[in-house]
Amino acid sequence: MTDAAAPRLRFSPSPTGFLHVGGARSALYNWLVARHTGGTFILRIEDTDAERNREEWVDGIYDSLRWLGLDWDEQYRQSERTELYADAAGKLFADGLAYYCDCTRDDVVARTGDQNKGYDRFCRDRGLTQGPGRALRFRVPDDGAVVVHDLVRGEPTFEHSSIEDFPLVRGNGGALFILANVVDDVDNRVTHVVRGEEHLPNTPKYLLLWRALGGGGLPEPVFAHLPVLVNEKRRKLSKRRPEDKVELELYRDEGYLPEAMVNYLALLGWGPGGDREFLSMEELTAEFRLEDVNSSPAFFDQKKLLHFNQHYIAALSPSAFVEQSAPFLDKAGLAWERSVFEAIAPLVQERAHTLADVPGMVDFFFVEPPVLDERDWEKHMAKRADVAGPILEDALSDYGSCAWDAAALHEATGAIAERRGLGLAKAQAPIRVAVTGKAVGPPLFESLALLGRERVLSRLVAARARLAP
RNA sequence: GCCCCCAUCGUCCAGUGGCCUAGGACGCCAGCCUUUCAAGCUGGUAACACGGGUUCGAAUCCCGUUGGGGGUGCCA
Repeated sequence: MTDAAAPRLRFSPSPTGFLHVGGARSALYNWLVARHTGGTFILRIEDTDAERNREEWVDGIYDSLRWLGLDWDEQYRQSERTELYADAAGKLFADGLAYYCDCTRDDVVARTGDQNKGYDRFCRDRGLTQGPGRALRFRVPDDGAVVVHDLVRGEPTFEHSSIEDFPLVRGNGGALFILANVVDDVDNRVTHVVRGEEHLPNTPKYLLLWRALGGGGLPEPVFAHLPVLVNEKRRKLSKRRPEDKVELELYRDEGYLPEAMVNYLALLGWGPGGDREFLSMEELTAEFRLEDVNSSPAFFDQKKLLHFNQHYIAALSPSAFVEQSAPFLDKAGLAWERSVFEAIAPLVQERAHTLADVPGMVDFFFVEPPVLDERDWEKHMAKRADVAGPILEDALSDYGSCAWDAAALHEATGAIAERRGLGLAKAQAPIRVAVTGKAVGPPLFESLALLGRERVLSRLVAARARLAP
């Protein structure tokens, strides 16, 4: 199905945590290009650092990717490919392109007197052979420069003299990121390397290594270094700052829709041109181009994400809304009835910004007595007992005899308001607090109608008793 | 310090030499609607970092300055 000329892209997360929103954005862009071009999307788990990887993170990455709707065509795990890296390392050493080194970090710093200076090439010509505690380093050519061909950044150029003899293999024999990454890209015949800008400084090393390895006789991949995602302080989003909220599954658990997340993420560093903002996965796939990606950092704005989410929730079909809300109602511990929720759902759907908002809007249907918000009680009942009391009395008697549907209740309440010289907005407040426990919620009369006369009256009685014991 | 990247409203995106007295969206403010809260509608707020060039003409091209960011691990 995919011919030799078709693009091959990979998303290669390291399972040192759950999927990061920045990682999700990279995955999305890779996927979009692959699907747009009829190419191949590869998922490669880069778990070469055994001490920092955990199996649950790997599963978390699979789950998050599937949640977003990003399916992959091929899958690899670096921990299962260690011979490949060992072979490459052996070849590099045999060819004199790399050398063994037994310097520790402290040794180097002691010699250079500078934490940030990099390796001083001390072992370059010591003729060390492979052995415990000896790392393999790449011998960077003294003269020349590497030019990176980057679809979003042009052609950043790095002088060889500014690149240290970087390590490829640890003293314990394990391959480092750069080695495994390049060996796999060659082996996987990757044509486009699309990743975060933080990898740009690695790219000259990547290219040097790629060429040293012969690149499998294939053309060099073309790069696209995406702008970093930053927080309000313009710092790269970090897993170490909880307020950055970078873990994708946090959003899933808080009731964000994957289509909202995908749409929002796509717009961080790219725009379809013109004034459109809401795009389906199909439209994104058709219109996305790496050449149009911006090069400046993008602020991950949770407020705007929320707006997208509200839009997508409102766009759900009524039944889909019920379906998607169900897990959130369950999680809130509500003994909810489907028929009741279905009846009120449309009025809740247009108010919810996340699915996690839903339980709090409908809990009064399923909890007896309703959970009372003390502040709302204070404000609308206790402090205004002189008006709340009579309204409750009126409601108790009028609701006892009027027809039981939203229109009749509306009318009856309007009559009470008029009788007490109040606007409907003011008059309904005590009734709402008495019946739902809160001052805000879905439209009152529909709610009352659905709740039934008996439960409404008993709640009014309870409120009256609490107001004037 | 060194290497590299970046620079349009507070934020995201549009703009690729004249259509720009710079457009859309989020946010914020105001009004309308309204049974609460939302939603919706209408209007408002607010930007081409600075300085030099190039050009008949620059937000758009070039150089510099300033500012911001990323990297600088035997992490990825």
